[in-house]
Amino acid sequence: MPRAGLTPAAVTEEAARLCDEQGFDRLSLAAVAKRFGVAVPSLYKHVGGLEALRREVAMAAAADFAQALGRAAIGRAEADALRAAARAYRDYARAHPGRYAALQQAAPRPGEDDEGAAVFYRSVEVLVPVVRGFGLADEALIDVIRTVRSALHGFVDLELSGGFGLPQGVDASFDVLVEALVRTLRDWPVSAAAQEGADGAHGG
Amino acid sequence: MPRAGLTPAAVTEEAARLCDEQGFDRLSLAAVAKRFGVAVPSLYKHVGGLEALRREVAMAAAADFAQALGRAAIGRAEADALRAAARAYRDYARAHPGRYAALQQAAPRPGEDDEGAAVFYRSVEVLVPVVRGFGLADEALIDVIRTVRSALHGFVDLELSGGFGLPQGVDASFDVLVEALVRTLRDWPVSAAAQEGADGAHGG
DNA sequence: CAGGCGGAGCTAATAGGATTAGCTTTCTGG
DNA sequence: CCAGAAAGCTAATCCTATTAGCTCCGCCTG
Repeated sequence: MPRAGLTPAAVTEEAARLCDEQGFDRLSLAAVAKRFGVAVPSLYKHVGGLEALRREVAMAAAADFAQALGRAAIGRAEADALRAAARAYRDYARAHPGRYAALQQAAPRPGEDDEGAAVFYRSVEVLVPVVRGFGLADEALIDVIRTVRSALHGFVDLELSGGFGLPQGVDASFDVLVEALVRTLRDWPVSAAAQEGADGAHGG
Repeated sequence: MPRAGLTPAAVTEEAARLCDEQGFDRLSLAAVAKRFGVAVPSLYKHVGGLEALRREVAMAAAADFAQALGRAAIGRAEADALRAAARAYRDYARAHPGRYAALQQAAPRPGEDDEGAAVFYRSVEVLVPVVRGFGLADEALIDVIRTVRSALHGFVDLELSGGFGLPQGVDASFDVLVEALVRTLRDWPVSAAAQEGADGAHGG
């Protein structure tokens, strides 16, 4: 029997494709092995197991995602940059729902998985210059980025999970949300009551 | 051997508790059976199986959640109502992370699960009067509710999944997000460009 | 109080997925 | 050509879900 030519990268890529088609929760070694026409234990020569494969998919997705966002925002500023990033965000999630879902669970549990954490944060840091472009105070940066991420992730997650009911008007709703974000960042209250608890914490 | 006194409601409740403690994805019949000190197949006398149990947990969670939100908003108006609802939303998710996660997957797949859909929507409709209180045009209602839901769900989901990194300053960030929502609804552009695509679709 | 019936919980058995151990075969470098 | 590393396989174990069919508890009736 000829070798199947598996590699860690090929296995991860195929797993990611499977996630996009069937959902991240349906990822299984059995399904991946079937796609390659190999026996399940063969995969262990290339990946550490199901959990490891999930992490691999998540890391690859984080890299892809960060790149897509970065490319979208390049050469744009302020509202245009935010609009482009938001569109890229949603487009990525819709084109790669399984990868996007994987990305979420790539969030670092404190104390472990430092390597994954680094990759994950890179996919978040892309938003920093975009938000900075609105000229906000540094103390507000983390809160604002968290707000932007919340809005985008929430919309995309609800959309993907069918939480919006019938899909009619979802594109328009997204435009509305993005424009609301633009106004929010433009009119940010530099020293409003909302800052009372801001302590410039880590993360974001 | 004395009977364990299982009932559908008791099994669902224990399953929900297990979800909150270990995560919705860790829910298994084996774990639930162990908690009751019964054999796994015994559970089938009370629930239809793992999938059915997940649905039961989701439905119960949806009802609880809707009630919590409704109670919070009662007797309040406009910004106060929104703040109270937002706080209740986050509080519920933090107190019952597994149930909240279950709720998300309760989103109705089109064409099936009509009963679940009804319960699910009830947990969304609670926001309608809250948003209405801001005096927005009816055409904008769906988009605005979707925006509010996106922001709240996104924040809560990122917080629960550890997506915010170290948990420092998360409370403050949530206040910032909620106040941004309040300003957004107050200053809503009644006939802005953002409405160009709004078509008054279903769902939300 | 005895009989009996419904149903709660059990054991046994099947199926599918993850994982480990250890074997075989296939490339590749010398 | 050949020797070894690595790729892929089979066998075996464990865990979970699910179905089938049994048993015996406990109430309800006569």
